[in-house]
Amino acid sequence: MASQRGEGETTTTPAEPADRERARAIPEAAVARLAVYLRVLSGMADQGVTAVSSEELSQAAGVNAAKLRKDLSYIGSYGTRGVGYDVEVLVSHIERILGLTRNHSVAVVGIGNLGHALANYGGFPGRGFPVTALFDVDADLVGIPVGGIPVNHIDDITAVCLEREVSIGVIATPPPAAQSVCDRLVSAGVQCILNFAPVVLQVPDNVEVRKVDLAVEMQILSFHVARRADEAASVSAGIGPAGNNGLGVDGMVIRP
Amino acid sequence: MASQRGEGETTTTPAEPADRERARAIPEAAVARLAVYLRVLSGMADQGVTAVSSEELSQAAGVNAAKLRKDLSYIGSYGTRGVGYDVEVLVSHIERILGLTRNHSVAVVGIGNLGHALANYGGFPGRGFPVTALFDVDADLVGIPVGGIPVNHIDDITAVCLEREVSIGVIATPPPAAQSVCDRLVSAGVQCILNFAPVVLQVPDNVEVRKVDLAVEMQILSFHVARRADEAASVSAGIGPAGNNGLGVDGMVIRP
DNA sequence: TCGACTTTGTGCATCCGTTCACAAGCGGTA
DNA sequence: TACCGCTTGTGAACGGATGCACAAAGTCGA
Repeated sequence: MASQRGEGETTTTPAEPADRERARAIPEAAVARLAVYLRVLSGMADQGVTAVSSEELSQAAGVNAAKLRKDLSYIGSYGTRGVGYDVEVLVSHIERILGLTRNHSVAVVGIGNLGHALANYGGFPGRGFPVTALFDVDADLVGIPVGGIPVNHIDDITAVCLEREVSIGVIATPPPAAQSVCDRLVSAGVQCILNFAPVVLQVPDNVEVRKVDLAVEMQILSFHVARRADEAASVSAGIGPAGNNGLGVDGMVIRP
Repeated sequence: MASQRGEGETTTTPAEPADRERARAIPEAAVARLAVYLRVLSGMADQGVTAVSSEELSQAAGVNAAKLRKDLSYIGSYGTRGVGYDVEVLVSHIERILGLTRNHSVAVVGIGNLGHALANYGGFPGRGFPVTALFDVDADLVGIPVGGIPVNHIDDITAVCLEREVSIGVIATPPPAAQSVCDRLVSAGVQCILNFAPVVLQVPDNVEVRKVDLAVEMQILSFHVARRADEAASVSAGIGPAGNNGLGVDGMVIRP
């Protein structure tokens, strides 16, 4: 019965007691940005950069400098006034807060086009997320290794997930199967789900779902295309505001 | 030079004049939800449902009923008090606002694992987004059809995008190539970009970028795993609040 | 040792989005 | 026709996130 993860909290890093209340207080939007900062910082570290100011980092991450400092302040005060931040220090603290000091075993369900792509990443981008199990309904796929991992039958989800202590389930199935797969993952003790299926999943309160919805993304872009067209029409009709939208097609203006 | 899309605004639907100001006022979050409502409504229509109340629709979409009504109010008043909404009517109005009454030609750049998956969708989920061009740097791939469309060399982006009036560019390249590809798309007149590369793109003001970042999604989930572990530790130590988090592993509790 | 300069961390005002609560409006019924 | 119950649409309160501006705090050079 090795499913209740993180029971003993010996997580390599000292784990200061204040972290608990801190972690609970960090707004979700800030968490997402912290992940971005982490990537930028890692890149800097790889290039030998050892120190960085909030100004530099914020530009590289594409956010406001004040917002960046506020985000960092959620996890503690690790900067030096008049100097900036030590890249290594910041990286390790963000990793700690994001829970990246331990590995998170990932299961991918649905080995179609997308499932293949995900499995072949072999450990998700930005290590620490080893894919340890693959599932599909198709009996012909079972046993065949994809990205080095053999595909299991979907009926074995519970057993396999418990055995391999899967923390994160990725749903890459067709829409009709998604809710059923989700239910099975939940009953296997998986509390975090990344859902690629265009379906609104119903889950218990203690399960965290994040969805990646290509159709929605495309439609948001479509909305902006339409809005642009409308604005252009308004402007050319002399209705619109004196906006500074230079709609030049040939311009390759890159913002500094 | 047929690049300035939507010049004449004969968009099949009457296109009420008030729409312009409306579209500009709709918050982005609401736009994303409208896309979700649209999908749910389409599903209902397929099942022969003709009318729906805000309560029903909001449950199916997993949002607050009041929020749903406010979202719908952004696009106009198309409900009937005491009755609800006509499914067909709502579908057509949401489609109109989202600009789905016309097709949006899509180009996918980077035909690796993900690019393959995207190309093979053959017209993105939820029609209206035909993939009309594929690009890659690899000369070995050029000419080979993927999902029925031959791959072009990346150097031909500008010409091909202009010719096929691409409105939306999808970047599925490795990180180092992303910015360069983005620049080329922009100079080809593409104003909407969906970016799968874990890179912060720099673009001019008139270009809309949406990013899908798997690493960030995973790390947000990781954060929640860590937070859970901390909370569990606090609770078992008698520190935490009397939260109702029944961490039962066997429970398959589906919220109504 | 002292002062000038740089950059962090944060209180505060502002803005945007969510939620509540209720009046307005519509269909059905007597 | 007049009433009743139901559901929409929205004004207003609320809460959370964003951006500003500045004090606190450190480094560097004289």
